[in-house]
Amino acid sequence: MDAFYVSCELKRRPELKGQPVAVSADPKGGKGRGVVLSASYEARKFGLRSALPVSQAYALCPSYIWVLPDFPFYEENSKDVMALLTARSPQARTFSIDEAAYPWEGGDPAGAEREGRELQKDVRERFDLPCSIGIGPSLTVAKIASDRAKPGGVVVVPPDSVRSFLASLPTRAIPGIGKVTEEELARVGVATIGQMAELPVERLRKALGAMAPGMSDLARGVVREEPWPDEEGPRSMGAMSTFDTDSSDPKEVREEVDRLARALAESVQRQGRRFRTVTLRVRRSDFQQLQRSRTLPQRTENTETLVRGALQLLDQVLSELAQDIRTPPPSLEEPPPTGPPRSRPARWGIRTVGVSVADLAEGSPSQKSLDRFASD
DNA sequence: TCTGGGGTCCTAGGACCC
DNA sequence: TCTGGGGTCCTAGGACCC
Repeated sequence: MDAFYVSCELKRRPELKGQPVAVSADPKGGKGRGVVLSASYEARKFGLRSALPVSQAYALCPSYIWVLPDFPFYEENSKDVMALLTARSPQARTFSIDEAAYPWEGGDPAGAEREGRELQKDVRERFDLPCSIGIGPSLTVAKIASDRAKPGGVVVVPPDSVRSFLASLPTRAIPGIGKVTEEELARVGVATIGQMAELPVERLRKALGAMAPGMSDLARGVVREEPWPDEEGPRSMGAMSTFDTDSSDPKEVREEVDRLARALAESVQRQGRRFRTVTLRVRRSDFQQLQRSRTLPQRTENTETLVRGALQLLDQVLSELAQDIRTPPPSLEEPPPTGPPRSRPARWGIRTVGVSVADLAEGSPSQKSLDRFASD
């Protein structure tokens, strides 16, 4: 989907069409905290894009129209579009809220393009939403093609054109290659996918690790057989939140973790799932992230187990943060303590806390009967 | 210049087992 | 007194995606 969140908003606020609109946090005159989630193509002309801090968005375009996100609404729209795809193929799969695919059985590229245009028109007419379509011999090629098709296009890459289609693109165009890996590749002289195709796999391994063989094949246009993904439930679920101002108050942080853990337990239960691993994440003011996790002997869906687990992990992290205070960096001269310090001013600050659960499985009927058994 | 909230997958080390 | 080679599981961190 193209600029998906913004496109959903424009559906219900058509008067904003053609304007620089972004779904984002409140920029608060340049002092807001948070990022742009989705920017209209008009807003992109000013440099707005997703993940851009709102303070910078405001600096680039003070008059941009911001709309707070409404995820349930985007979820509804996503499901509508998905239903359309499923009607075309039972093998249709979603990969995120704004991406989906179904298998292309190969054959005539011109016919594929016609089918793509038809689908695109269908989505626009029924749901008033723009999308781009990529068609190719593997999911990865199709995804890269759809990126090149944006906005509003259809790009078909026949199997025998994969290598030439990719050759001139930057390595970053491959999903899975981000800023860091792009730099690693640049260090061995690889900037484009064409250059990647020229390098022996063993030299690529240094920059790409386990990804090297797959990426090398892709770059050389070798299409691997890949099993069509199964429909599976999520592997983990979580909830996180960022304080309006960084907190160094253990009580405030504990309350937030407690709240998140309860909300998470509820959504895990709503989905009929059970978990075995609890993870607590803390982002410090300096953006360094700490993560502590614990695996339980058995899966459970119990709220109190999740809450207790998260709070214990938090206590661990808090005491580690306190340790950091007691052993300060080779410091500026510390004023000698005069008398017993009543409350030592905290030197740490917490920006974000998050709780998540993993090792998920469906709550099995047999387990439920065991529970009943146990409570008898 | 300042960086949200939801996820997936990979790496590396250590405990533990045979 | 010094100890191989194989495996699994758990934990922490990090890159990446939308």
